[in-house]
Amino acid sequence: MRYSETHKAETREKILKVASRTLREKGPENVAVAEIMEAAGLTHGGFYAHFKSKDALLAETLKHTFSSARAKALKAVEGLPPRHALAAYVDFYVSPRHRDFPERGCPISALNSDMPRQSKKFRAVYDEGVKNLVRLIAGWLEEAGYEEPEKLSSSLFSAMVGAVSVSRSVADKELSDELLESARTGIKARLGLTDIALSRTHLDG
Amino acid sequence: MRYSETHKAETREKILKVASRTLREKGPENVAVAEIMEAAGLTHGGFYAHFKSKDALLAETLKHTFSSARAKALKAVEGLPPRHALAAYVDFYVSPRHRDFPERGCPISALNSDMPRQSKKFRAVYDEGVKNLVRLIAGWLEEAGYEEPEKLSSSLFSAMVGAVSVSRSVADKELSDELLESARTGIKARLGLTDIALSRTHLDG
DNA sequence: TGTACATCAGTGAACGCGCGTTCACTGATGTAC
DNA sequence: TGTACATCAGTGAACGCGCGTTCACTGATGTAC
Repeated sequence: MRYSETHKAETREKILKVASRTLREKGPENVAVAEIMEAAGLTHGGFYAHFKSKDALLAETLKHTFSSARAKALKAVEGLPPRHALAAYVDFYVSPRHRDFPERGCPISALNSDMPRQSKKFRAVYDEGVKNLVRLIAGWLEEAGYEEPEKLSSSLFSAMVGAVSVSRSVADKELSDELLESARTGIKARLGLTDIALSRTHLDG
Repeated sequence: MRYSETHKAETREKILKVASRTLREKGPENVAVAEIMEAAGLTHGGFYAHFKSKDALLAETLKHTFSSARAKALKAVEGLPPRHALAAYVDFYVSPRHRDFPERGCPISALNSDMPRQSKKFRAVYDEGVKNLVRLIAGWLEEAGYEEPEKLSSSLFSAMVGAVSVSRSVADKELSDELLESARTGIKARLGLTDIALSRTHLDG
């Protein structure tokens, strides 16, 4: 069967999209080629027409995931002045919604403890993503007039990732809520953003 | 071959000790029964005389790991007054040493993003460990006179775990150092502990 | 306009490998007589 | 004091299963003539 000119590219996109969810939900080691292909509506043998190995897929998938996560982050703070952007981003990131849907969330929170065991290529993509996110937050901090924005950004960023990862890691719902909420409040307090209320749009929708 | 009365218990301890390192280094899914048994100086078939399944081993191992991690934490702050204990603990936890030797460190930092995929039993042991650690830190905070020690403890704790996990997750040494150091400084600043210097004993030895 | 052939995304059987688990067996030592 | 037997931690071959990867094949469509 011959397909349209864009067909192969579309299939590739479909595979990446499916893999992106699975990657965040199950971790790199539990992304199974056959499962991804089935979810994309194909059989496993066809995989190697699109990617030269599972490792190549993982690296491509992570790139794809970082770029869509970045787009989501930018959308969450769109049009807001710096201090409000920061508050909105903290509320967006350290939220029950983000905790409860790892497959749609930040790959850093989803994969951090898997990373030391991954391939060089995969880790390089991840590092790039971390750097970009730290820079993005540092930019907002700088605009908002905080001192040492790069350092502050690193510190905030790891606290936010910790909040989401740890609250996901516990099975007890109450404990999880408490960890998440205390962290969110703590981070905002540290930035002096307690006056900026939680915008409901970031918790629902 | 018949062995001494304590022999079986000793073998069990040996298996747990070996598994504890591997668990933190490679994650629960990469603990291989045969590999653990070989590292303990035995063949894989004998495993089921000690544990009824791999899952049972993992749960026992995690218990074992939490109790030795707790002992290490207590030792790190032994004899120190509350504020100094807090400072020492942050320096102990958020340190290059802890980052560089996950197999000897806190299981929470080593396993957090693996947890959502684990068995109920394993997760219950983990939850217990998290609760105990949050309580331990809350106790120190309370003694040191901080307000809302439980909430503050949750918040600090997830920031510390985030600092270690994220700094381990990146491959770039410079980025990792910056993330770790900023987080450590940030956490101590938040507690007003900047006056308490880094005690060198916790970084070497 | 019609026919033979090339193309190539996708198919599905098969491979080798690692893993958790089972099980018949071993063999040194304690115990019953 | 000596002998037959029971015990049981540990051995190692074998199992079924899931996985990444390979490969001969399919078949609809474009192209050459």
